[in-house]
Amino acid sequence: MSDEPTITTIARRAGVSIASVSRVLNGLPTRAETERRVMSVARELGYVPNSAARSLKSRRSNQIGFAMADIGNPVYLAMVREIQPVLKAAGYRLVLHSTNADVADEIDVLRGLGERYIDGLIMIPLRVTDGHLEMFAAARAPIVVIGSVPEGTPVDNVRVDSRAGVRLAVQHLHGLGRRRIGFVNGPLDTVPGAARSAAYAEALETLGLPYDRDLVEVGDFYRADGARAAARLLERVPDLDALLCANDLIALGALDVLRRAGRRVPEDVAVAGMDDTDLATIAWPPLTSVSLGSAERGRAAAELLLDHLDRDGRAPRTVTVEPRLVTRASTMGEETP
Amino acid sequence: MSDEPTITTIARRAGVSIASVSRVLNGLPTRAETERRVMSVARELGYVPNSAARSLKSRRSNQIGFAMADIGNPVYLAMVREIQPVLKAAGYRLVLHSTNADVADEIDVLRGLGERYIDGLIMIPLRVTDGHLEMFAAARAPIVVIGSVPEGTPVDNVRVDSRAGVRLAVQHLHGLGRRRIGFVNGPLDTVPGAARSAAYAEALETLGLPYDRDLVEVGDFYRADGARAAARLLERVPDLDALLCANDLIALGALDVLRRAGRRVPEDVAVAGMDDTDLATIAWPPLTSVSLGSAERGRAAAELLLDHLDRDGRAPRTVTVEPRLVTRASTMGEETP
DNA sequence: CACGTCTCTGAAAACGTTTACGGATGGAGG
DNA sequence: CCTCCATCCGTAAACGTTTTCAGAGACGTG
Repeated sequence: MSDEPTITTIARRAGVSIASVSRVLNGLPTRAETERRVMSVARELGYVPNSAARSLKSRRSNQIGFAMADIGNPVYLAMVREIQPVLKAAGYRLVLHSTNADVADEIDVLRGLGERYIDGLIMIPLRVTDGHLEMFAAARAPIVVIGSVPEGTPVDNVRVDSRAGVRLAVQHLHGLGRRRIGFVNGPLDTVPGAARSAAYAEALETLGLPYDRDLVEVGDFYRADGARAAARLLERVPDLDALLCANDLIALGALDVLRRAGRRVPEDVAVAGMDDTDLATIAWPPLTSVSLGSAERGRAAAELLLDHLDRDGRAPRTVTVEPRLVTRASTMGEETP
Repeated sequence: MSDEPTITTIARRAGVSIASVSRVLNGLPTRAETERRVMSVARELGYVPNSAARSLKSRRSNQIGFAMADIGNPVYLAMVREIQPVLKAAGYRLVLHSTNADVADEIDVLRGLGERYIDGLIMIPLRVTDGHLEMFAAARAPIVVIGSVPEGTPVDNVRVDSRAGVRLAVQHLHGLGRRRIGFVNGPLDTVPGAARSAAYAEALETLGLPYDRDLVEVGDFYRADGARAAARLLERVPDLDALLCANDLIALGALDVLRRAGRRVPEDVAVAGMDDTDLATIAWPPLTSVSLGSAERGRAAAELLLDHLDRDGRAPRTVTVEPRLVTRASTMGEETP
């Protein structure tokens, strides 16, 4: 009585079988009188179906996992904001996993797919190891990877041509007359770090600029790391006139350092970030940034996943998002009020 | 065979009963030989326990829900960042609910407690209705509410003396010689909106300043609303010399407006926000803000919940966090580099 | 009146675990 | 050699659903 009511309780009180209760609650055709009785008892008892029992039987949890390195990074945040409503509208709950870019942690999440507590997973691995690939291949539930993944990996994939993104930024800086374009990157053993590193070299070459390894610094993808890396770079190459940062957080760190060093942005040093997060419009000066369509990627990932859940065993699909340069005062001084 | 392996599969292959398999997998005492056989088969098959079955039997889901208005707001984000690792360390997963401050949505989440897909819930309701209170009273699982809740509500509670917070800010502005202190608040029918409104009036009175309703504007808790509200205020009261904003997002909007209007911050208008989010250090000028200890509140909420899960039926507890004023350049010009 | 058809319902099995209970085995102690 | 106890294990029930199957009645038709 004081225990949580189950369909058995209801059945007894309504004088019907549990099968009938289940049918009524699931909207299957039932005699009006039976339906009335069941519904009235159910309401009276405040009945709520037990999700574990339901999941066990139906083999669906109505939950979707989202695994990223750190929810504090605004890029991931922008994605969550898009993913959440899409899933919610489709009747799924969102289970969050913050992995600190730890490979073992990510593998754990993938193993979790076997527990069937989620029906599908959206994941943003910073590094894709053999372990990842094995789990992808063995996975029994749909996975969407945001970020690049080797050709032929059996998962849905949402990617962005970050190479093109870097090119846009370098061309823009070059077009402003900058010739000593520094680059503050994230770790080279990460997928985006590696891609951006290659793209930077390539973009310089396309423009006929020499590749000077002194102009490149590597830190982590956070503001404090960006600040430290920018400081090192600035000390080593005092005649720097532009700085491309591998994400907005790094760029914020760089802005701090430049300000403290008394360099004017953009007059002395033009600064561009990547990801075009909300922070870009909050920073001072407002930050030119390469939009990698995070919101778009989040939405696409959610939609891919739902589609895959609808059509079981569908072939993997890839969605590619186009980068776009959003110029602001940190490179185009004239925009400054 | 190609189906997901269960303990039955393992039992058959290892020539033991499912009970033995379960015992081995749960680390209960077993003969070494049995243990060896079971483990080897389990590993070979890549066995992963089914969480629905486990939950059904054990009546625990190992999931915790977190419900807030909008994950995009950095205050909630700061909390998630603290909550997630605490829960993870204790073996719980985090289920995220974004309710858009919609009352029906929040009630739905509370009803969800009955589904038992979460073992407990951390919630930040912007408005606390009778519906909330009913569900709190009826809830079968521990709930922690971050924010104020009427005396005697049977839930754990983490609160902050926002009244004291507002007072700190107003006193600070007054101490800087400001006498026309505007206030941009959020909706008055929300718990924080109402509290801050009362606190503002009270603080003025304490300081012997007159309460001028022209100095108060109400918008929503977002940047754009903050900008609009600040613009209205500025037009109505051109001789404004300070602006207190009910959260950092509003303050960012206000900074935008002031800049566009050519008012210098802090020389012409000193600006203070509340929440002391990361944005405060990114804004220009860096924003003085009242820290309401979001990280601390998040951690406290997670710990309260875990404690309650450990000790079933424990009496509700309340944790109160002290606000703290963090001064930056938006009020203290001299700090500007 | 017998039959078929249709609608509604109940009994029971199944989903994959955990766990109470008791049976079997083996060794120690008398 | 018997008894007793400890140790390990298997049987079976239980958790709360969904769903299959077949039975019961009602009703129309030949």
